[in-house]
Parts: sequence; C-alpha cells; structure tokens
Amino acid sequence: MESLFESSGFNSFTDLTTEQFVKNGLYQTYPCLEGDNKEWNNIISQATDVSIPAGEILMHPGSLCMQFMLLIEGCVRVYQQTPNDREVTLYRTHGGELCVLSINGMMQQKNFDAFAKTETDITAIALSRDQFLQAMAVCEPFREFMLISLTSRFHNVLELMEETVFESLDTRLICMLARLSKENNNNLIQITHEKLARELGSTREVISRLLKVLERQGCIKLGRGEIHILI
Amino acid sequence: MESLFESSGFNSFTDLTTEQFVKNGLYQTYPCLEGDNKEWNNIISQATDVSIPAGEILMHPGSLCMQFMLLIEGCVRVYQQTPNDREVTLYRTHGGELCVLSINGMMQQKNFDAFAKTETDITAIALSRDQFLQAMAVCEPFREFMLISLTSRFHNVLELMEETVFESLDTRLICMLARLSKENNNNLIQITHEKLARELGSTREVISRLLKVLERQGCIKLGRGEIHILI
DNA sequence: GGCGCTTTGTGATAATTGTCACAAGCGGTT
DNA sequence: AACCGCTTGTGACAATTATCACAAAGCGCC
Repeated sequence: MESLFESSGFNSFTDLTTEQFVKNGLYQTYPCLEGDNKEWNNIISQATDVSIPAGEILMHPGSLCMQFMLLIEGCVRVYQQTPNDREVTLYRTHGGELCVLSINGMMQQKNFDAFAKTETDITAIALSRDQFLQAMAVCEPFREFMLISLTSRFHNVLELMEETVFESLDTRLICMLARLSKENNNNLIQITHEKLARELGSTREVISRLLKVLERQGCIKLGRGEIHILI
Repeated sequence: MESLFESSGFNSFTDLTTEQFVKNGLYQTYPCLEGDNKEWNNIISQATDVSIPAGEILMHPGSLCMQFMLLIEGCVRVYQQTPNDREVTLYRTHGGELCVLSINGMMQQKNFDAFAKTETDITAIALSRDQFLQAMAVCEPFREFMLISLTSRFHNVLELMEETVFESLDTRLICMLARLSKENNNNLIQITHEKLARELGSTREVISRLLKVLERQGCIKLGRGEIHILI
C-alpha cells in the first residue's frame, strides 16, 4: 500500500486561476503567514495545491509521508487501529492547522504508526521537504506557527492520555457528547453508537449500554443515528 | 507554587571554568549542534548553565516555563497525577534530549498540565525565549534537531497511547519489565511494586497480584524491592 | 408489502481492574 | 529483643469493560 501523499500530483490543480484561489485561501486561513517576505512568497508560489475527496486514507502505519501539508479546508481524522478492528481517535486536523504527522515522515526514518483519513473533502498546500526546510529558514512567522502547532498538538494528546488513563468510559462518553454538541452548537448530535465507540477506543455494545443508561436518567434522548442532549 | 525554571539562577554556575566544562559537555552530548556558526556560538556563550539535584519538581500544572532547556546529563520524568494520587509516566527526558515541555510554556499562554521531576541530578543549558527564537533563526542544525525531537516525542506518546488504550495491564507490565531489564542490561530490576504502578497508571495491589501470577508461572522471581527476570 | 442493510437493544458471561482492609515480612536502629 | 517504616501478600468485593449471540427496529428501495 502506498500513501496518497507519496503519489505525486493527486488531484492537483493545474490552472492558475484555481491555484490562485486556493493560495488566497491560504492567507485567509493562515493570516499569520501573510507578509512581504519575498523568499517565503517564492516558496509558496512553487508549492503544490492539493485537493482530496472525503474518505481517503492519507497515511497509514508503514507509509512515509514525504510532503508537508498545510490544511486549508476540511477535516482529517488521525486514529489508531488494532488487528481486531478496534479504533481510537487521536485527534483531528482542521483547516488552518498543519498536519503534524506529515512532519514526522519528512524528518525521520521512522514511519508513523497511525492512520490519517479525510473526513470531508479537503484542500491543502503541500511543500516538499526542501521547500519546508527552506521556509523554516527564511520565515519567522512560519517557524513560530510550526512550534505552536507542534506543541499544542502535543498538549492535546497528553490531555487525551490523561483522560483515557484515569477517567471511566462513561465520563469520557459524556464529555465527548458535550463536546460534539458544543462544536455543532446543536443539541442534536448525528452519530452512530459504532462511531462513538471508535472515537473512544471502545466497542459498540458497551457504548449502547452506557447511552441507554443516560437515556433512562433523562440526560439524553436516543434516535437512530442521532442523540438529543436534554441538558 | 512556582516552577524552578521560572525562578532565576537556580544553582547556576558562575565561574567560567565550570561553565566551560558544561558547555563542552553540550557538544559531547549534542555533537550535531557543533559547528563554526558564529551567531549560534554567540547565543550559546550567553546561555545559562543550570544544575539541579535529584527529586526537584521542575514543572507542574499551572507553572509557565519561560526557559528552554537542553538537557546535558541526568534524567527527568514527565508524568500526570490525579487528585487521589494515582500517576502515570508519560516519558522521560535524558541527557542529549531537549525538554519539549519547556517549549510549550514559551510559545503559548497555555500552561502544561503535567509534572516534570528530576530523577537524578541534572545539568542543562537554559536559553531565554529570545535566545531560543534567535537560535531557531540562525542555526539550521538546531532547527532540525528541534523538529526531530518534537516529532519523535510525539511519536513516543502516541505509541504509549495505543498501548494504554488497547493492551491489558498485564501485557503492559510485562513489556515494562522487559524494557527495564533491557535498559539496565541486567536481569535484576530494582523497583518497588508501588513505583511500577505509578509508571503504568495503576495501583500497587493490582501490580502485586499480577507480579505474583508471573512468579507462579516461573517468569520472574520476586524479592523486596527487586524483580529477577527468568526469561 | 417485502427485502436487505444498517443500527440498536439486551441477556449472559467472563475477564479485568480498582478499592478497602488487614496481616505479614524485611531491614535497619536503638 | 523491641520497634518502626517500608514493602509485599491476599481476601473480599464491587465496578467496569469486553465478548458472544441474537433479536428487533428503522430505513431505503423495488
């Protein structure tokens, strides 16, 4: 199997108009990177625009990503998987965030033992290793952005670690529901029990049972593929 | 409570001879950073040598570390803790590795919700935020080292994540014993059950029982404060 | 309506892990 | 020997979580 990022020119835009559009998108999404730095602008003008549909696996254990990705639009889920098909979500990368996974492959021999999959169509800008290193050398805001991105992602994962080690599954489930509701700004969450289980690293039956308990307690109302939060 | 790193000049060396000694240590420990880069050498010559005894808490939730640490010698344990006094080790930083935690505080408002504690006496070199950013700007090997350090630490933590989510405690315990034995290159491990529990995020009684099972199976031989690995 | 697929509900059961309580052993000190 | 602190052993018990098995309900489609 081969990572999509390794294969060249996947769905790349070739006409300048579209390219221009995406690269304007870059500064809308990453205003902190805009500036009159000639070298930086030069690098960006040579970067590849990338567009990938939902549901594609961008990285998987064993793949060595050789490009650096600045996500413009869309959402990528990073998760781990066991042989017996259990999963846990590690984090998600959204537009305006860089793909920290993609740095790993570029900087080291070690390949990454996690999956990354597009949850929506995404657009992104890809830099080669050299372009990336060059950008690091010449552009102070880029350096700063890199460091902040890496450390906050690290921070996220440590928080997740703490939760999974010390918190019971029902607590984690409740937190997850609260978060989903808040993110969508909606008391109605559209998700199956199966997917919730794959978020939390558990199994469907267990989640179904826990949800049923919450429903009996009057916290939520269950429907097929949806959960109403009743505060 | 105040982080040690925040308080200034903790045990700093003041005489040039010792300083010189530690800074030679820098290049012994970090050969990749040595070079004839004037700006870099200038930054390093102004950096603070730090020496801290074993058992000190360097960082704790709520502290904002404002210095960047290059660890020369010794070992720092980074761990999380619950109100009811359970712990889990996230990772250890040894001589030759940089303290990725310390970058977090410098780059962001968010403070780090983990503990860092010296397990041995340590010596390190501390850079201020400005010195650090300057170093990132002028020194390509330093940049590369930073990126590699950050991504491999990230990698470590994700592996740990996978283990704790999907592996049973006895499996994780066995792995831990194997690792400790390998690290010391010795079939005799000197550690208490209590400490093993704090490594793994579990409790003493549980670990004691699991160890007893392993002993009955003939895998190990238990003694007070020590475990013999019998292959 | 009938079919097929996805999703949910749930019983039964086992394994894992945590918690409380207390005894016992070991090693050093006085 | 007597004492003390640290460490280990273990019973009893509860709670949590996973697993297997299968039924039932919801939904789209012909």
